[in-house]
Amino acid sequence: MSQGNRCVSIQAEQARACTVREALDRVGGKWSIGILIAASQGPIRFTELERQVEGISRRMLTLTLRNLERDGLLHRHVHPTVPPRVEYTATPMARELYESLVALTRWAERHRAGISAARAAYDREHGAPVG
Amino acid sequence: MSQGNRCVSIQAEQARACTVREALDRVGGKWSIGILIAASQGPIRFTELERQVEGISRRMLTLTLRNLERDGLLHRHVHPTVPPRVEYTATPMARELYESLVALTRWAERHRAGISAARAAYDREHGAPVG
DNA sequence: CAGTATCCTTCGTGATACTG
DNA sequence: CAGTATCACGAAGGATACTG
Repeated sequence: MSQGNRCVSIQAEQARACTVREALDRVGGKWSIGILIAASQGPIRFTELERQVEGISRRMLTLTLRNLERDGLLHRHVHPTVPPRVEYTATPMARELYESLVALTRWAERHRAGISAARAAYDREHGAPVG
Repeated sequence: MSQGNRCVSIQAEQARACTVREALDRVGGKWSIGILIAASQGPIRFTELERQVEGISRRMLTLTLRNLERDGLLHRHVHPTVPPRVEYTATPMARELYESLVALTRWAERHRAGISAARAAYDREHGAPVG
């Protein structure tokens, strides 16, 4: 949810880094991905999200929803009923993003073990956390 | 650089979200991508990184390097000379990650305009920042 | 139901001085 | 050169009471 990546006055290769950051800044928050995935299955209501995205607080759900809506990744539809009924849906842009995230997912799956091993090795050689 | 995504006790679809987060947590920091890309070109020294990754402080460079090394994304080679000479190289695992990030990059390029438009529209309808 | 408003804590980051 | 140590600050995130 951080801003401030304006991508100015950097040379060649770091420009690419900046473009990647642009994309990551849209999903870098602690809850964005979970919400996006839940909303990609079809329209979903506020309270349903609160249940499906485990551990999220009401405040963070609202904030993250607003940001995703602002970036055009979620569409918010308010039914004028009482009690209110609000449904969130992933936009086509968000669905494309999700496709792109699959590549990342596969990377994580491939290297889950390797990373754990690397961490364990590192923590053994240097000071382990709490030790 | 945040931890705390243990991926436990969540149902079906949110498990996928968690896997994505696993990957993103490795590159979610403000500087990780820039460093990774610089180090993917070949061995690079501390001071060179400090120059190439614009705006980074000495402290954050050290911290980010340590984390990337710990996760097995960077290899650190110390030449036993005086003055010291330390070179960082992206591991094969990191190179694969970079490939995966290209999908994200293309998404960002495709939708850069769309996102700006969405933001402008949102800020116009609701309260714009400073207004 | 779908949020706001408020308060509080922790984390990430920056600036800078010091060192093997 | 390649770091470490300290201090400080703002933003991200959490808990929860209140409301149209």
